[in-house]
Amino acid sequence: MATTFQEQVWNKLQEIPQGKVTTYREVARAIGSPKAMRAVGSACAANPRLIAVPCHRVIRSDGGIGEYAGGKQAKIDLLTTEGIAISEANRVEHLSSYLYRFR
DNA sequence: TCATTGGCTATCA
DNA sequence: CTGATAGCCAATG
Repeated sequence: MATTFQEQVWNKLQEIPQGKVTTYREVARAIGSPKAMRAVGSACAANPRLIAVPCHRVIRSDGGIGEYAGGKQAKIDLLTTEGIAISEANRVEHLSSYLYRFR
């Protein structure tokens, strides 16, 4: 069941342009709850369709990949396909260059 | 309605 | 690096 909070999260994620990424923290801040990054993660995990929302473009604020409903390996593969460089330690390289900031 | 649990996290010791 | 704590939402009893 989709709640308002969930819809806000998904709406924000769909704003992320291809080839860019954002963090759970930024999303949380964008929806008005800077401390709800954990809830954001739960929201993505409960999306109606795995392909309905680009949750693979959301990473942890420390540069880590984090978890993914379809498997973190798939997340890494998707990001790589979109042009994001991932190191062997599951970390995003040059995060500052790829980071998308909400307005 | 309230209490408890758990999660694709963040931050600090 | 590990462990503990914090803060938010959803599901369950």
